[in-house]
Amino acid sequence: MSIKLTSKQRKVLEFIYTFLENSGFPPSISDLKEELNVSSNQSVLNFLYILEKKEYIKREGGQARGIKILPLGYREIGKNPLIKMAGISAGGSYVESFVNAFSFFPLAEKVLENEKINESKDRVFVIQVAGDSMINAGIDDGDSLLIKESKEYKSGDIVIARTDAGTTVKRFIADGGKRYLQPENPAYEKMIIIPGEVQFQGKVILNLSKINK
Amino acid sequence: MSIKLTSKQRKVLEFIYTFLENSGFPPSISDLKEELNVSSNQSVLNFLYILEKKEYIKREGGQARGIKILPLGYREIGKNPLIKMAGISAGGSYVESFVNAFSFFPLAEKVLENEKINESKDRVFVIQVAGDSMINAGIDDGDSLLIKESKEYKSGDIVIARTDAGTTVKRFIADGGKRYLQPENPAYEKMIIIPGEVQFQGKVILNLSKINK
DNA sequence: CTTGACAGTGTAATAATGTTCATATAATAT
DNA sequence: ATATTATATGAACATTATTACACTGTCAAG
Repeated sequence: MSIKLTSKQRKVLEFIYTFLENSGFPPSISDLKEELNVSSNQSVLNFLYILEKKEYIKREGGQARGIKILPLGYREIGKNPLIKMAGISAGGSYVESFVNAFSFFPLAEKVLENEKINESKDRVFVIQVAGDSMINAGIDDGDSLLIKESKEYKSGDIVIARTDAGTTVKRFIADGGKRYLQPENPAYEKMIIIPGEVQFQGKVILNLSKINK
Repeated sequence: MSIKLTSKQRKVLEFIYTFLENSGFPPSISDLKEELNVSSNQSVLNFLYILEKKEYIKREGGQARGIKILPLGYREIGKNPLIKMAGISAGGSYVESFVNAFSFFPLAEKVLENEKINESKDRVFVIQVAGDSMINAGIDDGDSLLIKESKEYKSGDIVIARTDAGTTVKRFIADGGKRYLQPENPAYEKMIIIPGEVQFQGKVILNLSKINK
């Protein structure tokens, strides 16, 4: 048996990778069956058997979704192993998607100097926004924001705030004794901050989506 | 509801991470049940429900092992998202374990200068050895080796070779027209290289396990 | 002293997932 | 020509995993 992959076998490997990237866990036999447009489990098992024998993947028998991509597998399809990425809703719903740090770090590097970020000292991360509650601040649905954790938050800062209702990006307003989370879209209402019930995760220092355009 | 975690809740989160690290896929309810020493699925579901509500994880309902750790979750337990690591058998069996690149790169950094490795140009990676076929070359069971991909392999190089029988670490010997993979343990026999049936993955440039001692 | 959050038990139903066996066809290599 | 490899099909079966429901107990805060 050749140790090289046929194009179909590679396609299977690539799908496992893609599924893993999108889901955070490997595909089941059924997932693969559907993707490959075959009607029998055995067809899928054949491919998995071959991929395992050739050391592109490793299966954990009997366990649901028990597939790992091995280093050889990652190399074969020219991908890096996965790390995931933060995503939050500007509208207030939950953290949804992920970050691929490999795609993130190269991007950030160019930018870190300008923003005077000390990589080893400052904690920065990227989130992806879902929702339109900040459109008037130039933050659209799907934008990626570079976030920095901070010790103090000043009135006017655009912040990532975590509340019982979810994590959200809003402008922080301190008006005398009152503190608000203020959307930048007239269709949304501001939220009064109840002490102890809101945690600031960091402040927005850059809209990466706007930079890349 | 507070958005902080109790120690037990954190323990669950940590186990999900650990499981993911060891397996490459998330734990099932049963896996968690066993770990937490509870006898009811509902106990586990309670924890998952809370962790999801607090945005440390996200569940994909109805799907086996449908758990993702969210960025907040990683931060809570002070871990990085996972990437995995190569491991191979010196005795000839398959690639088994993984590399955590976060633990690998800091280690390698100290070493790369000495070895004159050009990080952006050279492809290097780490493997973990299983087996004793190279003990007389100072490579023991469990050692981590720094490997570099190369264009040419000279007789005498200790190489990572992939064959139909598996991936293995051996000394490469070219003796006239004959080519061998030579173990460094009299208990093992040398292997004749059949052209086209062996791929060199790289050569051993350092035994990291010996350096750290 | 009641409410709510937290932690737990147990059973049963249902859905999702993986394994095995028995066959088949076309392409490729020897 | 013949054997092997790669790609399929389909059904039966076994196992793993998730969900739902009904209850119990502890503990801290108001």
